Amino acid sequence: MAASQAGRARPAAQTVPPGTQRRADARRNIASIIDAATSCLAHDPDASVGDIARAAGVGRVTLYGHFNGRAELIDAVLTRTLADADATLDAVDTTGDPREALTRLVGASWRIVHQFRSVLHAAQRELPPERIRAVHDRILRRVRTLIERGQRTGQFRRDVPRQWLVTTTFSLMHAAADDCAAGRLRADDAARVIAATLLAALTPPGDTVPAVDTSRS
Amino acid sequence: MAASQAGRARPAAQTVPPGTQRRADARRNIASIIDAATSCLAHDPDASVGDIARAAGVGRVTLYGHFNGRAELIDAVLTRTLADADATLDAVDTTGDPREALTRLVGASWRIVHQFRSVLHAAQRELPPERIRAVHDRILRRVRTLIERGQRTGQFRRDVPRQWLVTTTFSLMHAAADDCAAGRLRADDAARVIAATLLAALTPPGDTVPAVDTSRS
DNA sequence: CCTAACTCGAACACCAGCGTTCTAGTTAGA
DNA sequence: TCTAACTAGAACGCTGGTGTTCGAGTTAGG
Repeated sequence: MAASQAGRARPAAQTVPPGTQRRADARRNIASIIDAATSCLAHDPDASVGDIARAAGVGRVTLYGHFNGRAELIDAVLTRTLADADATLDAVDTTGDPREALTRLVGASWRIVHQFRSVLHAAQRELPPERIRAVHDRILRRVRTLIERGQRTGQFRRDVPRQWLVTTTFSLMHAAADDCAAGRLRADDAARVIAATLLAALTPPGDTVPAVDTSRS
Repeated sequence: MAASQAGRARPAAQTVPPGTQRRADARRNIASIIDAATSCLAHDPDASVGDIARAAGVGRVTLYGHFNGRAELIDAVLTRTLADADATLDAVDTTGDPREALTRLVGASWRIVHQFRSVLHAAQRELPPERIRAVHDRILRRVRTLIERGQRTGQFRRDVPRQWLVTTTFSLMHAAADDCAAGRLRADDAARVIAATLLAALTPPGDTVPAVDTSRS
């Protein structure tokens, strides 16, 4: 046990004196640990803490000085990854025609999903589903909002739960990432294919399935 | 090492004298081990070999007498599960209108996917992807064939790789199973919702999205 | 420049699951 | 009925990862 005490909260890693800044080298190390963890986990979801420390050019002890164990480390990696992703998606224009907006969103998300799929897999082994969900919150909300707007304009179907349409969106992107990793789908084809399928899936019964706009990157 | 010898193949579990039958009690035990493993893994993908043996009402040693370790056991479970599934799907009529046929297929597959999702998860941790793929072969082929037929009749799209349409089918079912397990989708709604989304996703650009036939179970 | 913050590596205890071995007992089935 | 097949269960050693401790060294930064 890290804490031999009974109740209390995290007794853990280097306690940060309230209101104080960490020392510069410490901050630098934390950053390289998260970097290393990200790339290690991307290559092997089972990478051990030792592997990660080594890849970060840091002692294992130092790592434990900053993170209360594997789970907390992975949580940090996942959190940063999704924060970065969210920032990237901020640059995407989600106004205008909902179908085009969704296509743009897929185009931008795709790369990220593809790149970090193994990180997600690692996280799924280590963290509870609610946590994974929580970390995705902002992105989830983004997609939900766009879908909602498309439903209001009548371009997206309303005969199934909205939540399901969100799930469909994520599901297709992750499936594409997996297929891609398995060599069953060409990476440079993925965005187009996902968008085409997704737009069709969202089309209300009775309406016509739109052709894909292949002009955009 | 199970084999202290150098080369040679599996030195492992009770060698079956060629052409001979196992003794009745042995066969019975093997069956209950696989049964127990299936239900244990369905409840917890990380269930240990010890847990499974206990659940099967069998000694751990006996289990090792029949399976060369956890991986082989899980392989057996997965294999049997998919063989059963395949048998069930044999009863489904996949002739006639491809859209209706696919709807029937989804209706029948859905229950299975939902029920055994955790078994799959366990297998994904233990077995290499190619193996998982191989075990799915017959079912995969079944879906592929149906989609191919729908493409020939012009009811399913041809502007994306066929493989991707197969992936889409599986992806949506598994996503529904997960959503269901997380309480985000009602189990009794799932089949309808999957079918509706999938049929739309498969519709060729320019065509009209069909309404779901809610009459069937 | 001096101290507190931080780092290092090796060593250690620990734990859980795996797979094996041994001895003894039970049971199928010719 | 008699033997070979099978089973039980406890004990053991192994492996691999986790988290902690120690003592000594380095470095940031007031």
